[in-house]
Amino acid sequence: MTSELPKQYQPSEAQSRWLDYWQENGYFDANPNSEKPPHTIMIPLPNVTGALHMGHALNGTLQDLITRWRRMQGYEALWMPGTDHAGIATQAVVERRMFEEEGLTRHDIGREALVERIWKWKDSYEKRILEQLRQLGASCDWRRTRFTLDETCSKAVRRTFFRFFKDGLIFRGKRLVNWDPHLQTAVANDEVFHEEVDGHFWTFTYPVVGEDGELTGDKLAFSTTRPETMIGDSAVCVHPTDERYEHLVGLKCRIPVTGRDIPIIADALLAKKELGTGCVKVTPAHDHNDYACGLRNDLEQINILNPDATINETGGEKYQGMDRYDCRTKIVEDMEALGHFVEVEDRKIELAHSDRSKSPVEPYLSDQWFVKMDDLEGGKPGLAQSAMDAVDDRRVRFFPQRYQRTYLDWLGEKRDWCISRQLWWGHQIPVWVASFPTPGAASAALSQLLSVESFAFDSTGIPELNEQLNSSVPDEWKERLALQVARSESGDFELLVCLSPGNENVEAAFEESGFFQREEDVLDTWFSSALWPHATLGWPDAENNPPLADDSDGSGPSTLDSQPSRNEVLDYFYPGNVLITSRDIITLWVARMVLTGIYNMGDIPFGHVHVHPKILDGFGQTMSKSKGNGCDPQDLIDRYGTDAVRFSIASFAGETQDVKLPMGYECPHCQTVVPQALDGKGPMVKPASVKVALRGSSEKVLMPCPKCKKESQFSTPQYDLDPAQPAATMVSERFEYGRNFCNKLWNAARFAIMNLEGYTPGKIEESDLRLEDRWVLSRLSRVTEEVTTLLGRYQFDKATQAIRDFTWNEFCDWYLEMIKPRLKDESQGSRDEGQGSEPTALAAGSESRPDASAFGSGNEREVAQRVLVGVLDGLIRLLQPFTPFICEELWQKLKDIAPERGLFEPQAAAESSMIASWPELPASLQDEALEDRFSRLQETVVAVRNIRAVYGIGPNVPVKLFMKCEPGVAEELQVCADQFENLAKTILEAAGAEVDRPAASASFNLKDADGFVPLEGLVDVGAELDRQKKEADKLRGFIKGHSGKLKNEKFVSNAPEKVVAEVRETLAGLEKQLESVEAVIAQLGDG
RNA sequence: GGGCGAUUAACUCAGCGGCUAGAGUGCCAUCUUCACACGGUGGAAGUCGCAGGUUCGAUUCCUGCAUCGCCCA
Repeated sequence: MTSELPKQYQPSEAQSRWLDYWQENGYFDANPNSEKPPHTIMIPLPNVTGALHMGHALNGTLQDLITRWRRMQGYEALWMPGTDHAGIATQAVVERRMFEEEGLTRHDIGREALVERIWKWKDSYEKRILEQLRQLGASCDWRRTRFTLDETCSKAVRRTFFRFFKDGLIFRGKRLVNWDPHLQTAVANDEVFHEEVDGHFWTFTYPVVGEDGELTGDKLAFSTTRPETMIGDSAVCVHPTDERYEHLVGLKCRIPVTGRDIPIIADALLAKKELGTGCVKVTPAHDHNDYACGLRNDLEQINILNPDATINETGGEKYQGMDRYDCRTKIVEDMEALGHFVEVEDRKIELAHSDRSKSPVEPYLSDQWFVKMDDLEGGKPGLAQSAMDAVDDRRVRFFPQRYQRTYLDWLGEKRDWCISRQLWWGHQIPVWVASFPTPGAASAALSQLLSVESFAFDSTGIPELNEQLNSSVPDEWKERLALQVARSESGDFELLVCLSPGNENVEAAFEESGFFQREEDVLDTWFSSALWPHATLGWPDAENNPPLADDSDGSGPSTLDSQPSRNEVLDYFYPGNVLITSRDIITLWVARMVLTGIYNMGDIPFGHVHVHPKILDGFGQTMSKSKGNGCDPQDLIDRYGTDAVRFSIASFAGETQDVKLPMGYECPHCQTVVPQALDGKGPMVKPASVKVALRGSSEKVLMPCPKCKKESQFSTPQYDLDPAQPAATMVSERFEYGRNFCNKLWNAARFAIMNLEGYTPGKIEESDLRLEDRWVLSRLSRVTEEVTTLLGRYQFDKATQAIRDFTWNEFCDWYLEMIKPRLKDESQGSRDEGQGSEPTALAAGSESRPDASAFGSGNEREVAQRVLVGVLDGLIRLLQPFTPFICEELWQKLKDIAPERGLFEPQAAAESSMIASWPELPASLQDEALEDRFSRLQETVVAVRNIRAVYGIGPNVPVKLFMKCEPGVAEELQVCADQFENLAKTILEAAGAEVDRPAASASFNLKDADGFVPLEGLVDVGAELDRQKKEADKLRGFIKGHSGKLKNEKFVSNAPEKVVAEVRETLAGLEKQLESVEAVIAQLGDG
């Protein structure tokens, strides 16, 4: 019998073949469907900054696993794909590359040209990202692919902004940002790096001013690294319990260089008694800690800098226009001249630098837009509270639960959400601003522009004015524009007009007006991704379904109605079921999706949040671009196969530990695996030039192999490989786990298929089942139940292990081995097989066995085939969500030979494993007593094999077995006697209470039986004696432990009865075993 | 500074108030036996981070310490 299947699973063919097949059949597509319940997962949208890395592979695998599982369970399962424009990160990477390659900055080419370049970048990386996901087997509904800047998402962003604005939840305000004076932009926290520089630490004094306004003669000493910020000081702060200064709190002191008086305050969070003089100056507009202190104590915020970091008008004649560092020198000189200088020391200072210009950033107060998170007037819950409530009352549940604390703690601060970014790549804020000397002028201008009668606002008080504004908007404009008025610094009135989407003509009129200017800032990337769960489904359009991608073949219904008048997709798929993500965006993303979902949809976006582990490198560090320690999953897919990568990844995904992945590069010339090294250390030294390349440059770097010295590129997700050069790709031993498993499964199926010739579908009767059949069905039923439960709890590691253990250690190692004789039976047709040319006394012995133990009574092969097909069918379905490609390959092969199958009643197999039903086996198949009995069989076989190994008896030399045991046990052993022969080439010679140890035999003992294997001439008495003595010692050790417990009165009286009883029982068993072993030892001694 | 998590075999990880603390890889021995050497069979390998405490009993719970990681400020 020859097999069509190769000995090893070849992943790459299967992958491309079945991916196309699934896609062509529309198996990934999800549409509103009245027959099925929906199941929705929204992808945590990857950034288009670069290719996907291992973290994405993990995230994607888990989502696909759940999606495929639910689909099989009968849900209309939607996994929504898409990508994020990722504002600052994408713009930065494009700008950087442009500068490195062409020496151009964004100011050289302008807004439009830069945005165009970023779109090109986006197109190329989006393509690569989606392809990576496809390669992973992701069963996303690709027709629905969204991008946060596409039309559908843009409408949702505009609509949400408008609603927030109209509801008074959006406001403009000042905020301290990291200002890059060189590029003149704010930079985000993660775009800032800290570096130690040589600096100075000066100590100065401020004179204290008494209540009468005169100097009291007291002085307050404090230290600073930035003396120029004195110009902007708003207070001097001491600790409230600091006795040295208690009497001064409430008085003022004078800044000698400006002559301005500032209060002396007490603040426990800012001032530290034991640090320096215990006294600090407070500059709210130029230091993050001082800013917070300023808010707590209601201090003035004095901005002293121009955008280019020169001193502004607050510096007065003396300092205005000076560079920040020149001013620093000058202030030191002046303070010294005024007699307020105390000392200076040299010091290393941690200074924040802009990652983009490499120049020091300044904390700088600038205009920003915010969304109000706090509760509303009258104590009505605000946005933050609404999202907290959803978790508090368990409408949204975290798995593992501990992560809900991160979410609740963060939201609990109810800090306003800063949504503006000084960038060009993103959703531009839809607000137009105009300045007017009076509100009346603003009213007139706007009325004229919109050709409406008039807006009746002419009051001067701004808060009242804003309320008045709302009511002054004519009805037909109420859904189209919303207004706010603010006072500019110069005292003018600023009219802020927010337009809802679809008012392009008004926008054009504003542009042409000459006095309205569109706000230049764009929205924080998280603003658009916060809307992802409903925006992607077409919200706010209630009348139409969201558009599908152009390249969709249009086959199959996309809706329930052919011409719906409502957005069925949104109705059907919202709210989603589970969000699967990593813990670092619980606050930035998860919390915000919940609050916008509640705000826009009136309902939570998902009921479950599963937080999975992070992927770390072999040194326990996060994989990151700057470290260059990332790994493109494609390398692993190419080497191990997609299924192996998915299966391994799922096995890593536990609840507590992050995933540490030791990696190496394989030299393409000599196949040496070079372990990935810590930066600059270890065998693979990364030259400095590599770091440059990793920062996003297109430059290719060649590195020599430490062994063969030949050069090659090293693969990373940070740049594209040059196809003309040999490349070292990443390898990791840990994925061999999945590869080996797939190969095992492959070969088990290969074996089955090879033995299915002549298979006929048919009903299986309970009475036809043999011990091993019942056992494997009991186990399969239990494992299926277990896997279902574990997936429901997102315990992927345990689910994977349960399946692997069943497949390998039960199905392959025992079941397949046990049915081999029955499968072979066809050609033999009789029961003599297996004994070959050795019709010895052993064979004679076998004839005395009860008839029930015989192989091949008529339909043995047929039944074995049917059970085998049924179990394999169930196993493939169980594995399909984990390893879809190999499963499909096997499913189709099995379909060729067994198109109808089933565990009891045959049925036609589903067209594809993807759309087969999730296995459900009757719990009645689970038989604990039978499994126990089976364990005894296994233990006996293992014990005999052990004896073979110890005495060097080859696997083909038959041995005899005598079992001393109770009659009931003996009977059960007789029933499976043929399996001792099959699995251990052992003839069960006798079993029963009357059995005595034959001379010169090796022995073993089980809980309820003693076994003897006569080894005429083979047994080395000395060795056997040692072996048994060792066994006896081991038993005595356990007995000592157990009896010790029982002798301890406190244990007997305090421990639960059940535990005490168990110990007693175990002890009795151990003593019996020891007795047997001692008897053997005695005989050996005699013998 | 606050919070969360981790520390168990050479490596990567499970586990648990009481069973002889497990798995995969690696290692040793052996077998190219008709599904699979990406395999079979057998085996060796652990002071459960350190110090206390609670308990009849702690690797498991508590406290402190050390080390590592992550998030937030």
